[in-house]
Amino acid sequence: MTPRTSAQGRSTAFHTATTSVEDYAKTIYGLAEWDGASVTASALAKTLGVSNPSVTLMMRKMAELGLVEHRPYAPIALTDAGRQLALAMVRRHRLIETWLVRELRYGWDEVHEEAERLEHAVSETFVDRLDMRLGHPRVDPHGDPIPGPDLTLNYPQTELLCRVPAAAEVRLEQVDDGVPDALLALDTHRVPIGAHATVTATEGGDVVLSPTRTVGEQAAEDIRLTHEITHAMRVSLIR
Amino acid sequence: MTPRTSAQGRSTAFHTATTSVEDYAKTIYGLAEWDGASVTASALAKTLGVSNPSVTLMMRKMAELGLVEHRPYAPIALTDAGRQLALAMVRRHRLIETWLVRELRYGWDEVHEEAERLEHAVSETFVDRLDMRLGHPRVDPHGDPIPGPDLTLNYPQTELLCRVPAAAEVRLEQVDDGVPDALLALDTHRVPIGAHATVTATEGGDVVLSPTRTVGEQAAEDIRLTHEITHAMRVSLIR
DNA sequence: AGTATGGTTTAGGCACACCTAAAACTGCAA
DNA sequence: TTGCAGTTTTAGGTGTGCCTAAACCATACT
Repeated sequence: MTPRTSAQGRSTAFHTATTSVEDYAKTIYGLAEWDGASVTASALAKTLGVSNPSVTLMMRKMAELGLVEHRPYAPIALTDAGRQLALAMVRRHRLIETWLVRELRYGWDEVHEEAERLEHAVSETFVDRLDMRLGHPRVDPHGDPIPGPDLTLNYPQTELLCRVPAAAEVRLEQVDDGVPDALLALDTHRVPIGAHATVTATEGGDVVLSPTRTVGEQAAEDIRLTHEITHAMRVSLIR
Repeated sequence: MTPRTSAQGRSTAFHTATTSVEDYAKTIYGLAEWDGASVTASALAKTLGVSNPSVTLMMRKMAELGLVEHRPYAPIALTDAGRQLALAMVRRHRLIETWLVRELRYGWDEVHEEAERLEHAVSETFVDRLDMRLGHPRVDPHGDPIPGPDLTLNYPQTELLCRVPAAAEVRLEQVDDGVPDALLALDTHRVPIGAHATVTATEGGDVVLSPTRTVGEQAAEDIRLTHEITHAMRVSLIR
């Protein structure tokens, strides 16, 4: 493949970003953001589905590009430039997903893969026009906030579902679109973004969610969720 | 870049097609189709903007994949499989352009580059849904016919403008979206696809086009077109 | 027919991104 | 404090696609 600099018209010094570089930046950002943990080389390798040495090599390259901070054997962090690139990719991804669901009638569980490819192919112009056409949405179909044109992102006060204490009452805010099982679980039990529920039990990592019934709806059944799934959801605590 | 097999969900044996292979197939098809000439290695190299040896190597590869017929030192031709791939790419390209113009308010002179990148990133599913949303258009914004889902293509009886005899009366049918000057010329002189005109003079390859004035329109001025531009337009002869 | 001229192919290399296997480092535990 | 386990990095190698320079063939011209 050509030394492909993916989409043209990138705003600043991102001309050098290849598809891979974009993916690495986005993944580092996601790991740090979603989990709040410090990013290790092996976590990155596992998430991206590449070997450990590949990560080392890429980190050297991205450090030279000024996108990551990485001293040997130390954890990995994005620089400001790296974060900008990551946020630009997140913006692309989420706008594309919103569009696929709204206008091409994709299911919310189908959009991830498609967006994953498209986000590397579209231009800055495209993103801006799409944003305009969609009416500057602030949240994508999975409840994830969409960075604005200035790449700022206002996260609501949310918590990973797997970290919520038992007996808490919560509102479902976000689902990680990269975890099909999580989307499927919510879909089959008819639990949409914004649904209220009580966390009734926690044992061995699993969580049981009791949806609070809404006026005019039949009582939904309890849902048992594995750790992998509760790790892919974010909720806000009520009261 | 990964041995990227571009978009998933390709119908038949195209799983092996990389972005480059797709571009080669499309270009070979375009050269053979638009000009009706036999495709030489150097013509291909020039059109694709690569060196001659690169073409040789790629032809070897594509011959092994069963996409082209190519004996050393002989001209290049697509096999049936190769033509299928090319038509699939043409379909993608033209549907995407139609969509960009209709729904994202792109100018018809802006869409080519964007479509060029997107066509390698979208899935079969995406193409089908786009086709449905657009109402199964049969022609793109440049007047080029769009292959149907079965990849058949009905060309109207057209002729390259540069080959039309002087004093002929013609109807503008297609413009090659890859030639910005042609699009610009038509745009500035307000000559849309479907316009009628008389070819009033031909000298040294250049052509002068006298638009036939339509009811209620002011008489348009004559337009002088270089050979490069008349080579990028197709017309049907009236009577 | 013999040679010149051009297009075509081989030869040798580079950049990107990935891999496995082996060496090197960190930090915790005995 | 020393050793070991696990992580991280180096070393060496693959596949794709591109390049320049040099050899090759095929045809057109004298």
